[in-house]
Amino acid sequence: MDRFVSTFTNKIDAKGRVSVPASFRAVLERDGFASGDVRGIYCYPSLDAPALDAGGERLAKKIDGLLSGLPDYSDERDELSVALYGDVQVLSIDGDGRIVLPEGLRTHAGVSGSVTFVGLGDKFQIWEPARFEERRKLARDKVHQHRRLFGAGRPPPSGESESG
Amino acid sequence: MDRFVSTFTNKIDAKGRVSVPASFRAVLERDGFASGDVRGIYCYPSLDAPALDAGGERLAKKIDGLLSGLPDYSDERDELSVALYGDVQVLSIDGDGRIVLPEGLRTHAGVSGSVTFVGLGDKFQIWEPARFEERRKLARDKVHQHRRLFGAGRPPPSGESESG
DNA sequence: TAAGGATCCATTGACGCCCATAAAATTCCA
DNA sequence: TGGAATTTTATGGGCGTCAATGGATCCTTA
Repeated sequence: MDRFVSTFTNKIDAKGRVSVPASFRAVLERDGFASGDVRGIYCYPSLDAPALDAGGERLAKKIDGLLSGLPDYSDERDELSVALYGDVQVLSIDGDGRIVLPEGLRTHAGVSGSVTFVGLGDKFQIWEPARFEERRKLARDKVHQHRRLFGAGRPPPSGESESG
Repeated sequence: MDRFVSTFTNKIDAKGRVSVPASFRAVLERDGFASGDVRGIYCYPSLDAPALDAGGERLAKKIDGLLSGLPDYSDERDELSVALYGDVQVLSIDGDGRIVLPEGLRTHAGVSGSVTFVGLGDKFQIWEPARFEERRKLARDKVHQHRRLFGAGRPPPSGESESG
C-alpha cells in the first residue's frame, strides 16, 4: 500500500494522545517520513476546511514544489509560504503509534473526544467526526455531478444504475 | 476469464466473513489486485444504489486517473478525493478467499445474513439479495419494453398487447 | 520538587491464519 | 456414457497476533 486510503475514527485519551491508524503508519514508513530515528508527521490546519492536513515526506515535497513555482519575493509566495509553512507542526509518533495534537491544531479542527482520519492519497486529514460526516455528504453530491467522467468512453453501463 | 460476470449469493458467517466467489477471485488475481503479499480489494458505497462497488487494481487506477487530471489543491480535487478515497475501504482477502464487510459498508448496502455478488465487467457489486432481485426485475421489464420498441429478435406480435 | 513529556507495560477485543467438514463440481476410468 | 475418485468451494470454528487504548514509571526541566 502506498497511499492513504479509507477513514478511521480513534479516541483521544486523557493525555491527549490518539493512535494513528496502522495502515497510515505503514504508508508513512514507506514514504520515509522519518529522518534518522525521529519519527514524525507534518501537520497543519487545512486552508479551506475545519480540519488538519497531515502527511510525510511526499507531502512536504509537494508543498515545496508548489512554492517553487511562484516567483521569489512575490506577495503571493510570501503569503502562501506563511500559510503553508507557518502553521506546520512536526508531530512525533511514539512507540505505540500515537501522536499528541497541540492546542492550536485541536482548536482549528474543533476536536475533543475522538477524531476521524481520512485518507486522501498523498496525504490524510484529521476531522471532528460529526463534521466530517457532513463534509462527506457534500463530497458525494459533487461526485454525482462528475459521474460522467467515470463512464467516459463506454456506453452507459446498465450496471451502475439499474444493474442486473 | 478477465472480467466479472454472473451473480452469486453467499452467506455471512458469525464473524462477519463472506466468501468472494471463486471466479471473481480468479479475475482479481489476473488484475493484480495484490501488491506484494497484500491481497485486498477496493470497496466503496455505490453512488446511486444501495449496494457496494468493488474491484481490484484496475478500479483503483481508474480512481487515480480521475483525480490526477485535476489540479493539486483545487477545491474540486479535495472534494473528489474525500468522496473517492475517503469512502474506499481496502478489504483484505484471507487464505480461504473471504472478506469482512465493515459496519459502514454493511449499513449502506443493508446486508446482514447473506449477500449477492454481481459481476459488472471491470468491477462487481455487492447487494442485499432481496433488494437485488427487485432491481433485476425492474431491469428485465425495461429490457422487454425496449425490445418491443425495437422489435428485436422476433417480428412484432401483431395483435395482442397487454401492456396498455 | 512539581509539572509536563516521553517511554514502557498491560489489557482487551478485533483480525489474520490455520484446520476441519460438507457440498458441489470436475476429472478419470471402465 | 455412467459412475467413482479427486479436487475445488463454501462455510464453520479455534487460536495466536496485533492494534487500539488505558495506565504506570521514569526523565527532563523550570
